[in-house]
Amino acid sequence: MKLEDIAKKAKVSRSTASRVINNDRYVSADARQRVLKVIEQEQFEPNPAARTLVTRRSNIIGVAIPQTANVFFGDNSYYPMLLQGIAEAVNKSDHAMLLWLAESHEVRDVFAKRVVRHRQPDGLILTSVVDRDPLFEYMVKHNRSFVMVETPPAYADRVSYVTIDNVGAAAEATRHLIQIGRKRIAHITGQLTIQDGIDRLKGFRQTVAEAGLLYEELIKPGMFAAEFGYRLMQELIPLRPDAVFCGGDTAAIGAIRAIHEAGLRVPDDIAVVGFDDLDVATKITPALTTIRHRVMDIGSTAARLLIDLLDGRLEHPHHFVMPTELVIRGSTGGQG
Amino acid sequence: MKLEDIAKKAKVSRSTASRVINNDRYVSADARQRVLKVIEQEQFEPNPAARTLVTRRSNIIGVAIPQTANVFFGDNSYYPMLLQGIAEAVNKSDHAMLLWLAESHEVRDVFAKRVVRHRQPDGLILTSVVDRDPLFEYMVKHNRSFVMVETPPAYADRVSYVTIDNVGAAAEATRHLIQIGRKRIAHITGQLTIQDGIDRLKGFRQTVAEAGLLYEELIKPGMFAAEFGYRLMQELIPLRPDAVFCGGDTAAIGAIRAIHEAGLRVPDDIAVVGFDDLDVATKITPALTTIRHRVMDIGSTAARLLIDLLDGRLEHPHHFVMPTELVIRGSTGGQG
DNA sequence: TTGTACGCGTTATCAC
DNA sequence: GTGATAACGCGTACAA
Repeated sequence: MKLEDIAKKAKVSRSTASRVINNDRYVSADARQRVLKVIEQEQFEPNPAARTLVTRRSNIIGVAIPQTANVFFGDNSYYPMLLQGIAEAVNKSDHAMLLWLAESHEVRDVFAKRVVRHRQPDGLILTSVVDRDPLFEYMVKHNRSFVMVETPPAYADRVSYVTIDNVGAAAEATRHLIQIGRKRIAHITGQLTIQDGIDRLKGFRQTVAEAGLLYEELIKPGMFAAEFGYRLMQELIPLRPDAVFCGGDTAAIGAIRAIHEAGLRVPDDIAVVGFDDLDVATKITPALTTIRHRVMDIGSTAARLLIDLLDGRLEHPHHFVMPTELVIRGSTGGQG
Repeated sequence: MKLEDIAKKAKVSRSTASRVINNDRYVSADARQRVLKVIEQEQFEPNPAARTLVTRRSNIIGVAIPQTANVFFGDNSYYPMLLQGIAEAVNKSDHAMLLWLAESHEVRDVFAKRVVRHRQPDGLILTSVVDRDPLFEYMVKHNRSFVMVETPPAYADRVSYVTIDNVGAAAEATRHLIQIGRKRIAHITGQLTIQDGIDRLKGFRQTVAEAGLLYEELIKPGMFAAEFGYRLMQELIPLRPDAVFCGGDTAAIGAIRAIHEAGLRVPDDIAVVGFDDLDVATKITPALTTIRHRVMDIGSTAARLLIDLLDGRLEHPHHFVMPTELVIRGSTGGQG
């Protein structure tokens, strides 16, 4: 069944049938009626390839996730939530989502090449972009449409992105630790090749510095994974911190395990704050004080942004800063 | 840059250029050389839409995940692992993956319609198919290419799928509980609208029946989610079971929580066995005895199967049964 | 308001 | 081996 057949059955030309489908104004009510009826009874859907060929739009947006080990699966629900958010926006605007996942330990170059080569999607949502990321560099250089879900590591002024105020949120978390009277506050950072990690460190450092509590030896460069939290906390314990702010919840979980194994108590001996408010934050004992941000909203905002950009409804570059919120729980002496 | 331009630069006709790209035998070494060189220096990629239009193949496979709440994200890494497996197979055969996620509480009908309407993918991978699933019914009825990652709820003889031996694995888990001397073995089932849940119940029931230990009141219909494990275990405790086999690890986690809250010990008072060997299985205390199956392998096998089916390399219908393994841990008195 | 005719970038089918 | 040329199914400028 093709458009031609629909037109024939509705006794109009193919052009008119096409106009009906594309909501063109210049169609008589009568003709429109007839065409719609035939479309309905034939369950007709236009061939997307033919359509793409002429309109140069596939209505597909791509999502690239370049690092999956320990992040995509494992104890971290960040990407699933992000995808869920993207899916909602994508559905709403009648698009589809093409998903690119890096293989377990694929080098970024190979992954980038694969994503770039396929030219199906109209635009891309980029996640976990690192400094000198080949995929990112390529997209910028070739002027291809994309948005990011974090602050970009470079070219921030000519890239569109959705992010949260990492510096501010980290500062808020740190202030909270200061307010409950902690004096030796450690920081296990997130990945410092990703802007999120860098900004959180910045917010932390500023805040402790202002309070006269900056101790460089209490800052440990880590990653968004439980093992790092665990191992780095073990290194920190001999330095006698009374609080630790972790760049991510999973790292915080690892840190708490290390603290408990050392025979210390949370929060009495060491208070712990995480970041992200993942599901696990409430599943451990004590429940984790953390920074909440709605990952799903970030995803749907990013998708909407990309589509608006593609449709010319929004100017490029465009930035969104999504709100965060400090959630106080047992790990810093709150309830739960 | 289109094929025409490449041909011109290489001083051949468009046909010959096309032949080179599609590895046609009838091209002189000389011509091939020239074309390849131009393609290389121009970084040329054929327009996928044009190609799809004529070949009727998009080299895209779709993945439909109709239930996301409490499953896609949350404490369950099943889908992410599945996607990762699919991605690997899809990459290897130079395809792409289109992901369809249901909205939070979207009814199956709406979701099915959305997935079916878009005709981009050549075939679909269906997950979490329930009895009378509209998407499933549609695919079967309209003879569209798809494979499932569980045993289908119907038409098993004319549907291609990848699954595990749920009956056998559940029997093995149950036998293990019997072997360690348990007499009152309960079962919190998985979702009984999904074949996996039904088959696991079947394996359980057969095994306890053979041992003369079947007590219907100890069988609780549940779902693959922690809340269900928790609540149903609370109902079970007054019935004094000395073991419980849960249809999924997350339910088992909930069950353990209920047991602990009742002041009982695992495994001393009640031994617990899960199913799936999710990440969380080793993250709780005591670590969970469970049935392991490589979800990633299921994903990649399913994708490979679908592509082989589409390419005519395999006959439809085709079934794969992937291996499982009982992993004994602390929750039934093993190590850890 | 409607229809004709052309073009989108490929692959497939022919002759040569 | 190679090169015209006809599809593939649709959108749209232009003419009517």
